[in-house]
Order: sequence, then structure tokens, then C-alpha cells
Amino acid sequence: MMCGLIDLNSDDSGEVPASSYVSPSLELWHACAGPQFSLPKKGNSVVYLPQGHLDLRRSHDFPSISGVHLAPHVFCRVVDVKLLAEQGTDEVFAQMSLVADTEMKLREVELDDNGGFDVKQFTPHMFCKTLTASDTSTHGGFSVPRRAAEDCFPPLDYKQQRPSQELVAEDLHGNVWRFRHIYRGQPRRHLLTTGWSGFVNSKKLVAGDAVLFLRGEDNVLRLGIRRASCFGVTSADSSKLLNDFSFVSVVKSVSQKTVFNVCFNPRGGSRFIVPYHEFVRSVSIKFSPGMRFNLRFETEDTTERFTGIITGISEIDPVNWPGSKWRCLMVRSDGGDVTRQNRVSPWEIEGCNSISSSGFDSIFSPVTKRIKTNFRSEFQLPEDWAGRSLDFKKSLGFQVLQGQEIVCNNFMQPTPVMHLQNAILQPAYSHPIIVANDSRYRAFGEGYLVQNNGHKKHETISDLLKEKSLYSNPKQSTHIGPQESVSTCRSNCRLFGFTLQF
Amino acid sequence: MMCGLIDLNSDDSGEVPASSYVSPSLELWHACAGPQFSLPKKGNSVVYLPQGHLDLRRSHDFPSISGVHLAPHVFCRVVDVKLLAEQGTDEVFAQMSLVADTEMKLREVELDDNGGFDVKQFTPHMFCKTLTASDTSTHGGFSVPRRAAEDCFPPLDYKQQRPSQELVAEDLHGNVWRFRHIYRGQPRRHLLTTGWSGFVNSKKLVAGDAVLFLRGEDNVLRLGIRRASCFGVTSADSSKLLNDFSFVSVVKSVSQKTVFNVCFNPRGGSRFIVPYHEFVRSVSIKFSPGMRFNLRFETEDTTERFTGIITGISEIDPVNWPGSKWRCLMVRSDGGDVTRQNRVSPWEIEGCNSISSSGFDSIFSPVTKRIKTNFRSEFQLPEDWAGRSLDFKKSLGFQVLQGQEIVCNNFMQPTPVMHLQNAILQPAYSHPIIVANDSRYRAFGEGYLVQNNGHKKHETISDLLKEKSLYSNPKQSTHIGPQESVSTCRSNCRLFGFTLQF
DNA sequence: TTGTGGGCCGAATGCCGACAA
DNA sequence: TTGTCGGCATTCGGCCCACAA
Repeated sequence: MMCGLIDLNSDDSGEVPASSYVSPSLELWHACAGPQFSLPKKGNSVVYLPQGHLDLRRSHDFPSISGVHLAPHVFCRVVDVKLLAEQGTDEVFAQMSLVADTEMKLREVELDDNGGFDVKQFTPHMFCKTLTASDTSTHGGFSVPRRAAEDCFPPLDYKQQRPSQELVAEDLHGNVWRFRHIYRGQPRRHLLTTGWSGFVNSKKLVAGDAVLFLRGEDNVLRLGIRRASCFGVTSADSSKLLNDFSFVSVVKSVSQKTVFNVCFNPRGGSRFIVPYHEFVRSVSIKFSPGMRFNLRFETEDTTERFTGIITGISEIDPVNWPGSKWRCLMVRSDGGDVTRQNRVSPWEIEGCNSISSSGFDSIFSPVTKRIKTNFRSEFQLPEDWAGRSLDFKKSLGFQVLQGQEIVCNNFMQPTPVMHLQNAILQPAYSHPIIVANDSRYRAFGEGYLVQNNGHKKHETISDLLKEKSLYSNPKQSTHIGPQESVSTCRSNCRLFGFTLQF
Repeated sequence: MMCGLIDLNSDDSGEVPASSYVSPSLELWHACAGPQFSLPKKGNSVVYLPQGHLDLRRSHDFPSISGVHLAPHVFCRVVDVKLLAEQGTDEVFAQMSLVADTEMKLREVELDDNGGFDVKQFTPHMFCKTLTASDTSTHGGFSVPRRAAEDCFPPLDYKQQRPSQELVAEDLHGNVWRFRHIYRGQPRRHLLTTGWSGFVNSKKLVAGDAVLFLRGEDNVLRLGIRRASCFGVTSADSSKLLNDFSFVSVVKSVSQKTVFNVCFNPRGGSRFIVPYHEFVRSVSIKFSPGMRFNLRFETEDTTERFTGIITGISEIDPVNWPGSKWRCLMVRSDGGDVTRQNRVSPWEIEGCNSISSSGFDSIFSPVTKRIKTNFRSEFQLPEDWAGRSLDFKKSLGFQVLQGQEIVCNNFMQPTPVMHLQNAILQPAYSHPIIVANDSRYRAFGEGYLVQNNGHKKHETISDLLKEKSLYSNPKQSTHIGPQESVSTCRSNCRLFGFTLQF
């Protein structure tokens, strides 16, 4: 219980309150984290990069802090790892207990292939499908890829005219979801009908998000989510995973070599915990401008890897973090894509001259093949988006959201928006953007129809913006009040389009 | 911007982030806070009670803290007061900047009637109506009390057959809400139709909550909310208003006599900031078992005041807080109501022998009259509830909510629940209780109908509980999954009843 | 004076196969 | 093989008055 005595030296920093502790199925957690993520294990050696950790603060308006120094690369031993999932968003994250280990850099560490880390093994009976507009529409259910249904769901009696069954699946929190699974239509296909809509609404899924089904060895069906919106900074990151208190205590713990906790979002943009062997390998390479590279951990479909060229090497903040390797490489991506982050850390890339590409291919190609057969085809833009997506990314430098900055340091995928209330409507050059207050949803593009409930006034988004004289200043934004909400007419939603209700 | 240097001595404790700063209309803020709340002003002398402050932590599972001592009564000077409102819930709270003042107890303070505090004056052109089931139902709009409409809304042209106008009202955050105000029906009455439903949904209002309209001197219409759910600890309290960091810094600030900030919820249960003159007056009284008292600040309708008898005097935690007056009086309420808090602080009661009741009546009776004419009739139980409400309160000692304790230290009012997801269904003796995860909604009582969407299976809540064998152990609770949600059939809701959708 | 319910209509939801990519 | 659409039945939202407390 509580009491009136306080220990200023108590180490309760970064600890996630017990109420958000869940022990999701290890398999499901990894599936949600993504196939390219290798989780440090207890006892592993890692490098903690406080600069990357503090990057999570970008979206906050904390007062600036000064007076205490910390090395840019903190060598640590992993004391404990807890796998967790955010209650509201189903986002997976790991709470890692670390202890600084200054001897490590002098020590010879076994540099075998994976440095003693968890090897990412293939997950059987799993599929992951990026939701289509039809899947998320209120008009229908979820269309299950045939091989996925056969691989993961209990078999149906195909002799019946319209075979169906009830599927029961557990999410990351152990909540149970029930779906009607039916095999019907001409031609026949697998569908989830009753129950699906509730799942979409409850998890606030939008087209572009991915849903993941997994039949465990215990034959229990589980399901998870991978949201398309991969802003580096999520609300969870900023509010829970790092605050001043915990960072202050991190600094203290590093100096005192006591255990400290950090929360790490495997799908977030800031990889501030790096396996020691990866770090050592990368810093041993002599990078120079003009070198070509492949980006690691960027896509799941390895048929096209993102490549680029190093344009320069410089410290990002020589005043506060002298000697830091954090995002010290300035790069240009081959696609001419302006919005790609133009700085990467050495360990994030694979230099062609550091490791032979043929050797790497032979390691990863079997995985690649299995990925393809398991329908992991997220992050592919449909062809007709290609032309527009460039304009898009151009327009997305910053989005003002309730006084906060949201930094887009990853690929973004356009998503239709529903249930949007209290949003900010912002014209970004040619593309109006809508950002919901809770930063969960965002949509942008040309609107098709604005319907005025009551007066039935119809206009387009463009007309609305003209009416509000917003085209003149793209930085100005309009508040969409809680009453003027985006309607729930998901059937009217198109990618790049939305319906407003005024 | 951020940097890598940290000042361990920086005083950013307890400061609410700028994003939640709003400067609501002073008048509206006071109206939402409730008529009995007197706000300390800049320069006032107050007593800060850390025990009460820490009470906000009760619902949390912070690790226990020890090692630093703090006096149970900290005499403070009010340096600044900021009036704020919670973004999500519209809950009003005040951020007070205090500085410890140890000289104060020796000094003679002018003990005039209100000690220099804001006198709570009558708010003209204001009304507050407790929402009925019809008001919150999707089936209809909001029925405006006639005198309220005439007093607060612009006049309608009654010569017309169905006079109507558009009302524009600002909430605490300055958001604008538009309602169609129409005078129709047989017999004629004032109604808010178009726009009302969106307001109810957006603010997540349920029957039993109160809505408050206020026409300012500037003729601007404003509206606020007083939620029926008056648990002492809200999510806002626990997450934002107090965390370890801020309390640690409070201790430091008190010892160093620097300014510290506390957030105070005027509608919350823990009154840990008390006007100095009230404190002095109350501790000068010699309380003894058997003395009768009236409870202060308990109800808004002063026709029936809550009375009780002192059963004992004892410190609540003599080990950690020796000499503390915080809730040192053990009391029994006259109604035989078991669930009423059985401990109060001396300044929370009016002893009959300390101040003459006739004198008090003469001060408060004019206010009482005006309250009545302004429809401030919340917290009156309808007659047919009387029999059940006793059983209810008996059943409400503790409710387990996601591993947290929710302490009910105020009167609770039963409310129907909608949009309830991820709730905990708990049979409390004869009355099942449903508590939503976000602790915003709760309902209890006998259910009327449980409808199973899909199978259309109908059962009562009681049957459900029997099925789950929950009647045998009232402390056991059932998790209602996110899919098994309370339906949004607000029209089917009754007070003491709800509709479940399985 | 005002809370609730029924009537009524249009909109939204949700299950279905057709069709085509 | 599977994404989207039109068809259609049902439910829900929301405005109206009648009735009664």
C-alpha cells in the first residue's frame, strides 16, 4: 500500500505498471513485431543509443534538459526482456532491463552469425493480409486468402452447399473474438462475416493495416495486427515509453551501473537498442561517400530492396553527442524519393563491400520464399497509386497536430479514415490532410463528397478548402470540430478519398 | 529542441504540458466545478495535505516509496492558480502553484467570513439538467426545461407554428457545438434535435450525467458537463495529476521552499488543499464521540443535508503520518448507509456546536432558493429507486477493475451504460455490476435482456451470471470481451437496466 | 411541464452472388 | 483467386406527435 515515505533513490524508472503487463503468446508477439526483428535475449550484449531513445521525445514539448552527460554509445548487458502489448492499440513492444557494461568494448565477443540472438525462425500456419477497402468496408466481411484459410483454419465440410463454422481467436491481450467463417460465392471463396465488423471497429482498423492469423501448436487460433501507420513516434512511445523521469533515471543508472528499463517498439522508427555484434561489425567498416548500400529491415518483401548511395558522413549533433555514430551517414535513396530519411546509422545498412551480397542472399532466400507463400505482401502500393504517392510524400514533412509535431521518418501509406472526430484538416500543397486528435488515424487526398446532414449541402473537400481560404497558405490548418465529424460511411470511402459530414 | 544534457535539478514537476492548457471561461469552469466549491486565489493561505494527495495513487500499483519524511499538514501560500479542463473527459481541474510557508502557523490571519477566498456567487442565466434516458437515447433529442430555455436561449418567435433557431455553444475547450432548437410538440416544449446526438456521443454522456448551459454577460452561450460518476479517483487524477516524479519533487520543493504544482480536481473525492482559515477553525474545535454533525460540500440540494454522529477519533496511519488530522474522525451516517465513507476530516463537517446552524441557514438559504429555480436538481433519486438504492450502496465497497482498486468514497448514482466494451461484469451480491475498462462508464443493476446477435439468444443478466456460476462468489468477476459489448441501443436502456449484446 | 413510446422515413449495416481483374 | 459492386433485407437514427405522470 501507499505510505508517506519516499525514497528518492528508488529505482522504479521505466517500469511499466503491472496493469499493462500481458504475456502474449511468444509466437504471436514475434509475428506482430515483424519477421525482420530479432529480439535480444537475456544475457545478450547490446548497444544502447540514448540519442535514438530521446528521438521518441520529438513529438513532445518537454522543457529542454541540460547538465548531465551520457556517452552516445552505451554498452549494455540484457538482464531481462518482457514482451508486452499496448492495451489500446495492440502495438507490441518489449521492456528490456539493461545494465551498463563498460568492460564489454575491450572484451572479445563471439561473433557467430547471430551473436547469440534469437534466430528468427519461420512461423508455420500463419498468414498476414493487408486489409483492402472491401475488408474494412461496412458493406461486407473479410475475404480470406484460400491457402491461408486452408492452412490456418479448421477444415470445412466442402460437401455442404455453404459450409460454415464459428472461428474463435485470441488477440494479444487474450481477448476472444468470434467470427463466422463461411465458404460461399461464385466462384467459391472463404469469408469472415458476422463478428468481423465488430473487430474492425473495435481495433479501429483501416484499409492498409494488416491482420495476422496464427494457428499455434496448441491448435489455438490467434490474431494480431500490424498497422500501416508506421510513424516512428506513437502515442505509446511518447507518453509511456519515455518521460523525463525515466530518462533522468537512465542517466543515473548508467553511471551507477544499476539496472534500468527501456521500452522498445520493434515497429517504431527509432532502433536505439542494437545487438553488440552488429554495432561492432558496422563501425569496423570504413564508409566513404559514393559507396552504395542496401537498407536493412526496411521491407518485408525482399524482391525489391531499397538501395542508395552514401553522400556524406557527419555527426548529427557534435555539440551534445560528440563521436556519435547515430545516423551519422548521409544518404540518398535510389528512387529519388525525397521524403526518405536522409540519415541512417551504419548498422542499418548493408554495404556491398562489407559482406558479399551472394552470401547474404543464401541466408535470407529461403525465408523470402516462405514469406511469399504466406501472403506477407504489405507495403506494396497499388499501381494506380504510384503517380500520386510521390506528391504525397513530398507534402508530408510535418503535420501539425494539436500543437505537437509528428515526424514522418518512415514510409507512409495512405489510408481511408472513418469515425474521425476532432480532427485537423490541413491542406498540404495539393493534398488536404486530415489528422485525428488521437493521432491514430489520418487521411489525405481529394475528397469526393461533403454531405451536410440537415441541409444536405454537398461540396467537395477542395471547395471546402477554397471556402475557408486555405489553399493560399498550406501551413494553415482547420479544426474539424467534434460535431463536424467524418462520417462512418465506410462504404463511401475510397483510398485517397473520404466523406465528410458537416 | 531536445538535447543530450539533463538537469537533474530542473523544476518541471507537476507542470501540465502546454497542450492541455485551456483557459475556459471562468464562469463556466466554476459552474462545472459545482456551486459548493470555493477556489483558492493567488495570495491565499492554504493547507496542503500530502496524505490526501497520495490518495489519488490508490488505484495505482506504484512500487512503495520510503525514506523521505513530510509533515502531514503543509502550510502554503498560493502563488498561482490555473483553471484547466481535461481534453478527453471535460473534467475541470485546477493547477495550483504553492510554496511552503512555515511562518504561517505563527501568524495571525484575518479570519473574516471567507478568509479572502473567492465567494461563490450566483450564476445568472445558467441551468443544469440531469440527463434522462430519453435525453441520451438515439431515438430522440434533448428536452429543455421551459424556464431554462427562456432564461438562457435567445427568444423564439412564438407566433410561428414551429419556431426554431440554431444554437451555437462553446464547451470548456472552446469547441463550438451547434444545435437545432425547436419549440414544438403537443403540448409545446423546447427541444434540441439536430446536433444533440453528436454531442452526446462525442462526450460519451449517459443518463444521469448532467449538462449545463450558461449564457454569459457577453451573450455567448456555453455548455459544460458534470458527470454522474463521481468516483474519487479518475484516470486523469492517477495518470496526470500525480505520479512518482511529481510527488518526489513536491517533497523536495517543500523542504527547499520552492514553488511546486499540484493539480486539484474539485469534483474528485480527495480535498487535499484546504483554506487555511477552515483548517484552523476546524482543528480548534474539540471533537468527541457522540457529537452530531452535518457534512459539508456533499449535496447541492440543501433541503436535505447529510448528518451523522462521530463514533471515534483516531489517526489513519500513525506510523507514517503521526499527528495527522486527515480523516481522523470516524463517523456513522444517520441513514445507516454502510458504504458512506466512515472517516472524514474535521474541516469537512460542520459541528452543530461550533457554528450556530441558524447563522448558517441565513447565509445559505437565498442561494438555495435560486438553486431551485435554476433546476439544479441533480443527485435526487427518483422515488421508485429509493428501495433499491439502499441495497446498491451496500453492495459497493470495492470494485475490481483491471487489477485496480476503485474506492467509492462518494455517493454514486446508477447510470445506464452504452458503448461499453472490454468491461468487467461483476455480481455484487444481488446486483451485477459492469465497469468499463476506461473507468468512464459503469452500470449495475438487474439486466432486462441479453441479446445474442447472430443467434438471437435472449437471457437475463441474472441467467448469465448463473450460467457462469458467479452468484456463488460475489468477488469473482467476468471479463466482457471487446466483442461482447454492450449494445448501443440507448433507447432500450433503463436506469438500473442495460442491454447486452453477445 | 416533461418523460416515454409509437409512427414513420431515410440512412447505414450486412449477407448474398455477379463480374472481372 | 479475390477485390469490388449491385441487390436486397434488416436495423438504426432521428424527427414527429400522443399520452400520461
